[in-house]
Amino acid sequence: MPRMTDVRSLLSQALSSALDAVCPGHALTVPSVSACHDARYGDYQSNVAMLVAAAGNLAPRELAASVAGALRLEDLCAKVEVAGPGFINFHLRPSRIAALIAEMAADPHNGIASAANPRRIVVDFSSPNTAKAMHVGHIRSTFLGDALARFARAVRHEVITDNHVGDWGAQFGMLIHGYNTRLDREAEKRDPVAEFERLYREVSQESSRNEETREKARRELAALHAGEAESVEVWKKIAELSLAEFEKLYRRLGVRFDHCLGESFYNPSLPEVVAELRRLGIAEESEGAICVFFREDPVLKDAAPMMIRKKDGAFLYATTDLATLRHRAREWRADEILYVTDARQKLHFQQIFAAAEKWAGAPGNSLLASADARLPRLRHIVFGSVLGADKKPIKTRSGDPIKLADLLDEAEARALKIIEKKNPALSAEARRAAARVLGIGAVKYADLCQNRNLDYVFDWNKLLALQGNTAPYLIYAYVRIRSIFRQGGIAPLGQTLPPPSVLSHDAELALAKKLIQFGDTVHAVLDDCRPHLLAGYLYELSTRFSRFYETCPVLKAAEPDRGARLLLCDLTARVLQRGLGLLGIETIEEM
RNA sequence: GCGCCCAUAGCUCAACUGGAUAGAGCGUCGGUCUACGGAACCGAAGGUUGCAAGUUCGAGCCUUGCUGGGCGCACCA
Repeated sequence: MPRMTDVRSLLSQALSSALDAVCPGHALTVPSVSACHDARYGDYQSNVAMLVAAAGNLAPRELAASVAGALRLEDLCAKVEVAGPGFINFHLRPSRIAALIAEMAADPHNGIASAANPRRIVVDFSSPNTAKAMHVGHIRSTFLGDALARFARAVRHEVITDNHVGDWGAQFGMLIHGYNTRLDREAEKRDPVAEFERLYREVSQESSRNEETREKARRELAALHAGEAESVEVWKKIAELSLAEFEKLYRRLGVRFDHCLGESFYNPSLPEVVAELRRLGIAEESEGAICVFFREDPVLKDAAPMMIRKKDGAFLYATTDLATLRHRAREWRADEILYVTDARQKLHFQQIFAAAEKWAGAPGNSLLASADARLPRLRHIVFGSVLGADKKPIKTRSGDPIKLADLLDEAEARALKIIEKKNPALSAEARRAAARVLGIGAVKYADLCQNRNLDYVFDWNKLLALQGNTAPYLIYAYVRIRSIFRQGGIAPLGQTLPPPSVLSHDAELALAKKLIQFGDTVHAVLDDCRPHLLAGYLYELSTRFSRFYETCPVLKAAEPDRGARLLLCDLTARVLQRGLGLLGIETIEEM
């Protein structure tokens, strides 16, 4: 069901009734209308005539001409014409564009319409492992998940963000053993996670050579599983200190979670989940393990089954994910769940989703809150890897993953250097603030401006570049607008400005036409969870603003141009700020 | 072996999900040049969309087969 802005829905409705009149009985329900990619053709276009003509064996151009003739759009369009193989092109009246701009400026949502069917959406993202530092491998999930949550909230879905941290697993045997026998308290105080990594590395290396160490680690793991107080205490401490470190990074990134229910939270329910799946005939024993087979699935039947309990009785990733799904479906009543994890987990989630279908379909299941409840829509939001200049997954020179904290430090340091060179007049405090926003914004934007399912090459020079599709370019456009307002002594953003009575200059109209597509673009992002569509939009908006800025003086213009241009500037700034905000990127007033 | 993803200008990426003459940035060449912030703007050159068929009014996008690359496939997460 397509959502449309006022313009698009008006045109679509008009086309629909014209089509009914000209060609009764046609099968098309909602004529599609899209913005023209090329201004030569007009502002909006529709291909309905070609679709209906093809279905009814008619001549497309003739049908288009009679549909266009039956349209009553004189007040909205200056011109409607048939072109090419049968397109109907619409040219909006400048006066209507001005009216739409005024409307958008007065709208607290700036033209972002509410979702047609608001849902409760759980966004599962970031998910670092405790006792390990967050690194580049976490940035895409974190940025994407946070951005998608922001987009969903912007169209008034109810959003629950959940950080499914990896705080359980076999590695804790070694960690606890290491913690008890060789902890460096000073190091723990300085950088607890780094110390945990050291402990794990040492014990792990030693146990590959030393049977005794291996045995001690195994005993610690058993003690933890058995809930022995001493072991649990150490485990808790490791988790708490790790989460506190993560929280520092999230604060720095402006990322927020409603919940942080890690793997351990679901631990107590795993035996019960496995038992239920066996009872319902969904899981079965195979070679001593408990597995779910997908024999009826044309794709999954050839892959290995999904194991939910090992031969030794231990549970797995899949088990936890099923328990987690149950909690979200039954307790949270989620309508939809987004799993923002990398593409390598595709098969895993296919299996989880297929198992969930079976589970939800089984009478007496505990997955859903009630018999008439439906399984949430489950979507795996896949993304590619971050590559270094050598086109291999990015690493430090020593081969370790780059720590997120180091990455952000470097981003800010590089941004600061550029700002110092470009604008030495700025106060030290303003420079630091700008460096933070630009540095972190640049890293986020570089990630979010590209199609998520592709790998991308991480390149400092490109992401901090001042030209091209980058955060600095967009923020610069914003800063220039704010500077106009400072010069003119009209400081606050979003103040009440008189509606534009005229938009006559080409650059004004081009900018205005882009502005009124903002809400549509936000919805398009959510259709396929692709924030790069909005990034592309913001970049185009900025280039149109730059062109406008070159050719249309604002403060020096005479009325009524001055007022109209001020409003265009103000609305552009607000759309840039709001749009960047959806991507999790801040703006600054000076740079 | 089976499955998934990818291949677009020299490089890094787009292309509103089947629409019109495939667009940007970088790099190259050339313009604007006392500017409401030049961290900008304008222009030129650059393409058989990996190859080959097919589907239809119309294909970078859908189908099939190749080639080349990445990833995943039973006791890790």
